[in-house]
Amino acid sequence: MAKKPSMGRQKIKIAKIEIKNHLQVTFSKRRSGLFKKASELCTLCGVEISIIVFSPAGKVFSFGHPTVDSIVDQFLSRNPPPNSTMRHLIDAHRKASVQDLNSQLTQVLNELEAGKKRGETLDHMRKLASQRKYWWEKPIDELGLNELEQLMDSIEALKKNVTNQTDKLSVEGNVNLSPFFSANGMGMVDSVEIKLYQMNASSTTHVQNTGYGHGFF
Amino acid sequence: MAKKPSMGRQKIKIAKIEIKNHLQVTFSKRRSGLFKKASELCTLCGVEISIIVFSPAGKVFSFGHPTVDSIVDQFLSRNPPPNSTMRHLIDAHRKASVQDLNSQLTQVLNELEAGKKRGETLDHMRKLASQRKYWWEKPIDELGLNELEQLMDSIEALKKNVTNQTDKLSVEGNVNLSPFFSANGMGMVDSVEIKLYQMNASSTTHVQNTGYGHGFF
DNA sequence: AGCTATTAATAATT
DNA sequence: TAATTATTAATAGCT
Repeated sequence: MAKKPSMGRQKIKIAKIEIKNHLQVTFSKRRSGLFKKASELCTLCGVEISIIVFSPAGKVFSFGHPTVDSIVDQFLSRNPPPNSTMRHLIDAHRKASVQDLNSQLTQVLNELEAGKKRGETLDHMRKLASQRKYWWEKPIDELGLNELEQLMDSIEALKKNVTNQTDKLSVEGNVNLSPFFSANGMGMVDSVEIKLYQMNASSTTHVQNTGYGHGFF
Repeated sequence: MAKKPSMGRQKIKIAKIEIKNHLQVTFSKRRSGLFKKASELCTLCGVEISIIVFSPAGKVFSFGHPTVDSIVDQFLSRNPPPNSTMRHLIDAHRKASVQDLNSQLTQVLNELEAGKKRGETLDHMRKLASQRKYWWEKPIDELGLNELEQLMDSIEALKKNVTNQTDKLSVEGNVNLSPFFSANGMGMVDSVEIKLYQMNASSTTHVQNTGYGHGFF
């Protein structure tokens, strides 16, 4: 009998794959292909790479050499999200939109956290704080980590005080300068599976699959 | 005359390329190849991807769909970096009720307004301001008008600065604020070239090259 | 930056 | 999912 030869690879259009099953397979194959390319680029050129992939269902796959976190940290410190965080903060200020500001502040806090992780200690911050003058008079693009943390701290402290003393204050009228407090909360943490991606020697490259079970999405 | 036929692609070992010039070319080619693969994966499977590449000299190349920042944000919120202090602040911030806080702050600000009308001068406030340390740590019922005015002034000043910066931004087109959070304090920002990577339709995918001049590194 | 000869990736199929 | 294979896509070596 004549074997039915595979018709081999076929040219495809680069457009959203609709057949679900097909999509799954393609995603899996191409994702690993992408990670492989990345790892090759790492070893060939000695560069540091981080890849984060979110599947439609929100599962996370990541590749990092030496580590996703280290590279993200560098990126954040080097590229203070001008387009998203800062830009939106500014726009929000202009529009005086409380909701926008709140969500942006949340992002700022996230960035702050990343910055702290880089090694700033609270004590050190306090020292610097005691020396400050009118740092808020500086152009915003000269504000550094410490200044921002001071601002956040002062706001947080005030917030707590305000919260504790609500009853004692009398209510009247409304002013439009209360944008620095928010109320969106979410973000559960999933389980994390860590596998070492195949690379030469013993360099430290991480491939993470943050998801559950076996589904691709 | 017989043309000299290219010897075509040759198999290479995946190991650090030593010839500098060669390395440069390979890096450039493979980097764009990697980004292309990523963009294809985006459209084919409808996933979100972020790639950050640091060259040995520290130059940054990034790919993001829809945006590096958005994906990094998601990643950070999913993989919370370990820092208790900051974490608590953030949690508190997230749990807070907007309406509660807003009304509370409004109250405080109303008191402020009333106090101002009663005749406190800005100059006097400034004097006190130069002496203050951690006044925000005091219970709120111990906060005087001066302290409250200081807070409001600082917020107003920040607001103005932000607003002023906005104009510059819209003029310059390519936004690139200097480090919002800089680890080493230095770190003026380089020029940023933002190009839309070739993708179907008008989806928002960004390829950034944060570097200077033409050097690949 | 362009050009091929090859290698590497992968779409269809088992 | 894991192979196999026929093709397409990427790219190493040169100009």
